[in-house]
Amino acid sequence: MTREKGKNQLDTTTEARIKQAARVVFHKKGYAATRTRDIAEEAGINLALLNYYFRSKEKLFEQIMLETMFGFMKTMVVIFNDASTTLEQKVSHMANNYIDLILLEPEIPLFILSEIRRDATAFVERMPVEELFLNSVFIQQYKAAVSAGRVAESNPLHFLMNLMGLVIFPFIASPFYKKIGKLSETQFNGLMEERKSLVPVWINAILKPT
Amino acid sequence: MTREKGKNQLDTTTEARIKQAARVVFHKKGYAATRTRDIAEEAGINLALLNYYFRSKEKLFEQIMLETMFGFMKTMVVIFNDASTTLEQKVSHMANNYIDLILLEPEIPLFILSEIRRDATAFVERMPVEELFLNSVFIQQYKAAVSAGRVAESNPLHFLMNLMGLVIFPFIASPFYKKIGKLSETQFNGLMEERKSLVPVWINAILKPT
DNA sequence: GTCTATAGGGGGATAGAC
DNA sequence: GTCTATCCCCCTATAGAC
Repeated sequence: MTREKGKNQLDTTTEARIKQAARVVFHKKGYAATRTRDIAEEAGINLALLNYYFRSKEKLFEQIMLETMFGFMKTMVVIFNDASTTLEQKVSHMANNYIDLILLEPEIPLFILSEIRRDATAFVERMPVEELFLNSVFIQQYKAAVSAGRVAESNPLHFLMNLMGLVIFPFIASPFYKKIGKLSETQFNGLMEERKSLVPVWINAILKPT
Repeated sequence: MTREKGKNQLDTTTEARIKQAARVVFHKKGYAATRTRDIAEEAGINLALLNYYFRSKEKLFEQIMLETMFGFMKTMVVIFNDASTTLEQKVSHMANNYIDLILLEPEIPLFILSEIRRDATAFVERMPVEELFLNSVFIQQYKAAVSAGRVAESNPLHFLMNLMGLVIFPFIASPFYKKIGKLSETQFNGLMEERKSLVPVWINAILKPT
């Protein structure tokens, strides 16, 4: 550790700064379009250091990808396994938390989806499916609601697709909507804020039997 | 034209075969991850021919991208500007046509979205926004329905986000849902078929005032 | 029009000084 | 730990024979 305290280098380690830079660049451009030189520049360090700390672009990427994926899904796992909330509350929490989360880092959903396409098996295999879905409190509540006739019968996967589609898709396709609606970044974000309360209402309407 | 009729080379021109191969490879891997050698191999021709016909990877890509984008949106333009259908019928047509379309070429949505992210301005700028949305029959009908109190007041962009989110998102995130639901390709496609009739019902439920 | 061979450059990775 | 310099492969693009 050569660094003197007086220099006050944002008090993060070099390794952490490289990782953070890699996060930013990978998220924005994806694996294939990212050059290790981009990351080095973003981190304000030399290219050789990247290999010193992380061995290779591939290894660095894998760390970022896994952390991003699990970080993103962790929210879902927590919400879906909270025994103290109802189905309706879970929907509301999902909408609120994910819209906030994506407003902070809008590149994440498309990043994850694109990279899973590139190498589906490698990453999807590591997902905690049981915990996330099959054995979750959410699934129990959903099935109970169907049995009780409180919601229309339909595959819980449809429910999940609907929820995620309503929450995530607008962000993924945002250039399209900004163009079509002649919206600034701020205006677009405003619409997303609105959806925090709208999505739960809509999901509720969908669930009600006709 | 050296080719003899007896050879019967799938009776397509070399240029068309290269283009078709480029479509396949670009759609699957995206611009950055695609090597011109992949395309040449897929087309069953030599790499030099690609440059002979299309000058460069970039130029070839631009053709594919524009054709794919406009091909995909054309369906929407037609449906949204059909004066002989109601709002409800338009939703049903959208769901049916797009689910069929994406079942045939599942890579298209993520391809378009990924490449727009890579170079947003270049492609999004060329979209026929007025025709597609602002001056469309759909918008007129939507506004009329709001005025008449037939649907709950909300930005038509929300409506469009909902519709596209419900239809397109499940395909984009399909590896995720296949894993979570332990679904085969066929089973997943079956779910998508179901959504052809479910999405219109759901959109209708969303539109109804509470 | 189609091929082989190769030029030319970019990008990942490492050697070695400090 | 951090840098500069450099290696070397891979990929795009072109020259030139047929």
